[in-house]
Amino acid sequence: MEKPELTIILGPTGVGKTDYAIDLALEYESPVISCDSRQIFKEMKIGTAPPSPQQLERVKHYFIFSHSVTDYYTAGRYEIEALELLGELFKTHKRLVMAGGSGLYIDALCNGLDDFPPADQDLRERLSRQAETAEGLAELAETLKKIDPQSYENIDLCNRQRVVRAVEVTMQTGRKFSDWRKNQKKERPFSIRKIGIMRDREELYDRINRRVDIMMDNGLLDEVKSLKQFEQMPALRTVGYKEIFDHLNGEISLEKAVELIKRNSRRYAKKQLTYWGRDKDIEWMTI
RNA sequence: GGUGUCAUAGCUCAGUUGGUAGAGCAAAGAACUGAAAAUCCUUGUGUCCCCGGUUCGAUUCCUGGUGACACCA
Repeated sequence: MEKPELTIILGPTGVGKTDYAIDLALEYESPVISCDSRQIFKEMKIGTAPPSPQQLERVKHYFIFSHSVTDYYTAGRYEIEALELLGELFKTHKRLVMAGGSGLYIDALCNGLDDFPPADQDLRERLSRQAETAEGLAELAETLKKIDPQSYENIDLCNRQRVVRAVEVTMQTGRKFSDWRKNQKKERPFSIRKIGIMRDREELYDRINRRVDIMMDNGLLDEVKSLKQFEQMPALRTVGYKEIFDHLNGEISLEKAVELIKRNSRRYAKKQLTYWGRDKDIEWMTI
């Protein structure tokens, strides 16, 4: 029997994935399964540029506003939940449409992550605090050299999160981080087609800049104010939110915050393109 | 109309006692396995306004243009 097919619409922020995916979903008689690490949060409705109420009306969406910023959401959890959902949906659909801009989440779904146990939050917090200073980070790197020399060789030792992660997993499980890393592509019970949407860089940046102004008109400032209590949650470390928190904390003017949101959104788009540059399975199309 | 000041990177500006130039911001490129809109690394992109002159050599000094700004009419 022929495998069912998953079509993934990906591309940089602001390129127009949402509209494209909805049109394709209508054609395929499929819902849209989102693959976006921020639009998943129900408390964030403006700054993450999620589908509009009208768009959500047209096609059933999954993983939009489905979780809370108080959850500790991760790519690993997404892999499990999305696979389970796809299993259910493929019972009644031959083709499904997925859309999103989170490269790691897409990779987790397509290829799978290795089977690390869930992170020990207390340990992570302790190690992260140590890594905040340059000396602390250097110490942590030395620790890594002792307990997992191979990771010490391979990991970017300037990157706090990577060093913390390798030490954390090794200490927590008593097994080296490098041993956990199998880099094995997991088999999926469906075939995958990745379509990348692209625009001329200048046009893309222009769309992003204008979209930020629209977000401000739609009340982004008030939305961020209402989420002040969650400022420290990973979910709120997001372009469009962190800059306004800086403003609310008296560090920068509102005007400056808006300018930084535009710049950081542009940089995010560029980073997404770099991330996908090495994925040879993507069929690119310019609109 | 007259006088003066200025003209250098995409932007704001430094600088070269004459040997073709550098900061900030913007930007470009790279990495990426449970924080990924996160985290991290690298990189200066240039008819020095234009035509002449002096000079071995002019972005720099000098004539003359052009443009901007200021003041005086």
